[in-house]
Amino acid sequence: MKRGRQSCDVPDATVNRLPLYLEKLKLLQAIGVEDVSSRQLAESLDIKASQLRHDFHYFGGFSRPGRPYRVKKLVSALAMIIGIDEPVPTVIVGAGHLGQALANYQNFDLQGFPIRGIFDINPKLVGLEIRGMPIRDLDELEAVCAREAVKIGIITVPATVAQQAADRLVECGVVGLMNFAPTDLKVPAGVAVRNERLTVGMMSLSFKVKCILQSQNETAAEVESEAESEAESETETERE
Amino acid sequence: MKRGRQSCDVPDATVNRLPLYLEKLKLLQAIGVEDVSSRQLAESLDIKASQLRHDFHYFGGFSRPGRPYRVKKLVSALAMIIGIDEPVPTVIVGAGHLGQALANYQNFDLQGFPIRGIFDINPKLVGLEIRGMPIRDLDELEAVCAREAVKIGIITVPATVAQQAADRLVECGVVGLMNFAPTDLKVPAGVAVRNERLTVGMMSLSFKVKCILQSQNETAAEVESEAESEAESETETERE
DNA sequence: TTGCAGTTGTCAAATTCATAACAGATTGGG
DNA sequence: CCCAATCTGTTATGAATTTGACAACTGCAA
Repeated sequence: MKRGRQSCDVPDATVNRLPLYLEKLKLLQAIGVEDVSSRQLAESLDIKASQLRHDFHYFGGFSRPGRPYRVKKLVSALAMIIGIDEPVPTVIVGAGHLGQALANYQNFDLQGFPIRGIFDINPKLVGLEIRGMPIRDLDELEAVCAREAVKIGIITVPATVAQQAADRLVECGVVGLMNFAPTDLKVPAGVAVRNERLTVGMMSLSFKVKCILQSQNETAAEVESEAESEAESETETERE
Repeated sequence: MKRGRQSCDVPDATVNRLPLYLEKLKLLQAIGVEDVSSRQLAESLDIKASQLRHDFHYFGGFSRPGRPYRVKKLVSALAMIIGIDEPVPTVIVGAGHLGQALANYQNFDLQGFPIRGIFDINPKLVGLEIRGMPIRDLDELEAVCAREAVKIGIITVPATVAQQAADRLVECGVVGLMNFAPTDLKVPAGVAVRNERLTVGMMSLSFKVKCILQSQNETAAEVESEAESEAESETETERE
């Protein structure tokens, strides 16, 4: 009987939607909207209102029943649930093209993930500055992680050394790994990994693309060969 | 009665696993493995063998029953299903840090998505070369898409102009969009969109991180306060 | 030849997730 | 004051996905 770990035994599907809610709500907040109903919010995200309420129900008490949500309250509640009510110190291991691009991506900072360091072993890269932050030698990883209480590590090294990077980060006390290397990482219990495999996303997309092209060809052929027969008009739509 | 679109009415959950299968199989192929059983393959991907077989069952006929899969056959079958048995011409719109990083990412080429062009409107960027390929002015988009029969567009422009970029790509006949901008795109039916929102991934990860830290604190406190009472030993593991 | 160990394809059960339905709460207007 | 309209929290239903189970098949060894 798994003891109720408060607000942590929540389906992955729900967890993956929380950031979308927060993102949209911040947008509303920015343009001065104060109240929002589940229907409005859901519609703008292209999901059902019941699903949104169901998701929120895991955490409970975002609004007095009968009244719409207060954007401000909801934003701070979600931020707390997600764990970014205070900044989550983060480092990037691997200062190749992708690592540098991510270091430049100021949204990380804005969304609560300040980059406290970017590391590489390549002497040609070490010392270069990115947005005022120097690329450091990997040897300094431990010191920086300790000093800055780093919680999340972003791995942008080649696949061959990704596991080493992961091990080292774990050793430093990092408990979350965002892995861009095309390898599966082995980590001890108590460390969360999320793989962000770019080519995997491309392939899933490609499958949809192939299906669309096929059905286009099919209907095109049909129209050409037997220009009337059945009123085949339903254009099938494929969407993520 | 939706007509059997051959191998295209497959659950999203399955579609998202196909690339993982292919990736792992290519790896096996590279190290000379010829046969692989569903159990071996599933284990290495940390899923159940029955699920893998179930997934393959949508397409059928990958192996003579009773015999394990032939890696080579499976690789080419999956490549065809995913639609990368021949290269899928791709362009990148937006040559900022991320766009450049992606243009440099040679895995795209290797996995069947050759980059046929990278575009921007910033005159300071236009003309620069990335891996021997010049950054082009956005005005050339239409010409390149037509000439190269581009199928997929990768959007790495700021959120404010992402919709414009999408519209223009769709106009060019692109049927798949990989969107890195933090905005939802509106596209006509017959175009597939996949959003790759980096901060969203970070936030999902952060949720897990927060849960881990909480439970660590909890158990630490328990151990400290009532050093024996119940043998609370099950360390809950959180994984993607 | 026969039995055995290992394998897939297939179907059914179990679990998880998404949607709908509705009771109870709140406000504003007549 | 009371009713209608709007809204959330919560529970129930339905759909999708995962997992388990097993028959049929293969190659190998005795």
